[in-house]
Amino acid sequence: MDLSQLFQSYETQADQPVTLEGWVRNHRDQKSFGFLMVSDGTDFRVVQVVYDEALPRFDQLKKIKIGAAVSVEGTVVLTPDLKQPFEIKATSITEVGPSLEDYPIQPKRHTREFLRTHPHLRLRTNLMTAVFRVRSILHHAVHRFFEAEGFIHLAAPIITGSDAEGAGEMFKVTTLDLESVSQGKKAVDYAEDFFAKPTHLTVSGQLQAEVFAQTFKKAYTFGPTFRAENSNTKTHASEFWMIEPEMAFTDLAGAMDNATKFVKYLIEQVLEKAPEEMAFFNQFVEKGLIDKLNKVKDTPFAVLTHAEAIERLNASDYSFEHAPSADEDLYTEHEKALVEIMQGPVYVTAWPKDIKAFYMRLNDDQKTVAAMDLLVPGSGELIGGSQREERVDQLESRMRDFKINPRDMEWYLDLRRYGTTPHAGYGLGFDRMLMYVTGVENIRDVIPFPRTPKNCQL
RNA sequence: GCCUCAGUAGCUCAGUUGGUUAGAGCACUUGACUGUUAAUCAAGGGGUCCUAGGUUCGAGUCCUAGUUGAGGCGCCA
Repeated sequence: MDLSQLFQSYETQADQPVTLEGWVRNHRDQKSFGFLMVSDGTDFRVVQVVYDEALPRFDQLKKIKIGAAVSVEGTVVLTPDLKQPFEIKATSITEVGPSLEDYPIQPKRHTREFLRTHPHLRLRTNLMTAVFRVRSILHHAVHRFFEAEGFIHLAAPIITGSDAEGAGEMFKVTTLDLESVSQGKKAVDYAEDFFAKPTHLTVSGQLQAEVFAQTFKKAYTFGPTFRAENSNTKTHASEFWMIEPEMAFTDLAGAMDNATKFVKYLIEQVLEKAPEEMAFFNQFVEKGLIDKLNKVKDTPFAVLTHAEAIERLNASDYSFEHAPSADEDLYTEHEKALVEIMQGPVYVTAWPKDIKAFYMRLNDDQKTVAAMDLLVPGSGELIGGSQREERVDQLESRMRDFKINPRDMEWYLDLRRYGTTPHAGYGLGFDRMLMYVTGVENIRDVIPFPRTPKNCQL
């Protein structure tokens, strides 16, 4: 029986026989009896198994090591006066797979840094089981939301031939022999490469999602993206997951409405479907987390234009290393101050055109673009989005400003030539969303096998 | 990529102005204990002090380079 089932039905199972399988998290033995704390992964909670000297091979049972896999037969005993509501009085314990005394995960606090050096074993801790169950719940919730909203899902390609995505440094994809290339015997000839052209790992599925949106009206991608930036921060990874919806016949306000509804739905789902895990985060990771999330779920998000945000910052009591400027991007220190001033998530819209991407729609003032960032406490920029430039002349002009050759993206211009529509979309960092709802402050601890500069374990 | 800090037992860390045989808690092993729950108590085993080079009578400690990790900044999701 799965522990998750048992935790739902233990009251009606009193004194009934059960069989459980799982791994030993902790073991306390005394002279004539002992306690095994067993986790089977189907529930955040562990079950206490009691055994005594009446069992066969009692002396062997006392030597079971932490980490061992066991199969337990016993009866359910209700224990309303103890820390746990019930326990298992064992009638038989089989050590399916023994452990060893040098098992690295001890029943004590470990640092996150140490756990990262054991990516294959760190899951067997309370924190990691909680994080990755919530990650899975959140993943399913993403698809449920967009299906209910009438979106079609597309898997954007992971290998891309577009060299104008402009979202950061890219990993090269090649079958060329790097050893001989590095010896400099000849110039690299991409005609000889696998795709007969330079190719890279994707940095965004947005452009492909736009293609789908111009047929299906509402489309989204949800998949891995790759950035070869040498970023060393707790909110950046080289491989991460992103959700990118695109909506035809929709303006920036429509995209923001969708994004707000999406974020609130994800919060609601996590609180509903992972109460044990969320209580754990609330107690041990971020005090007040659940109150914070409930408040975010129930109150509208603030909206400021970039110019208004700069004014607010300059009028505040904060002192900044870089003075906020109407022509410049917000620095991290500005973002942090802004979410404190507004006491929650805040959209910043109408960004200066020169600091944003070429495809963002130029506003009537000719100075700003219809872009939006959603800033949240702790995870920084959770969402970045915009209304896309749908006017072909404007788009070509913007491409030239950004030194992009329009001939390289004829297909993108075609979407404007043949039945263009006002359309908008955004990208939400899935891993950052997970950080936000769990309170875990480092992205390396919410990705199963994180990839960061100089780190690609397992 | 830039700046700062750190690397000592399996883990978390202490180690004074450079000075004898490098310590503690937890973990582990053995023993005690009839209800523990990060159990407790007693004893025991366990060290390439990140690597290489240098200064010195003497280096865990000082210097140089490298390496790994963390934090901050930049880039962004």
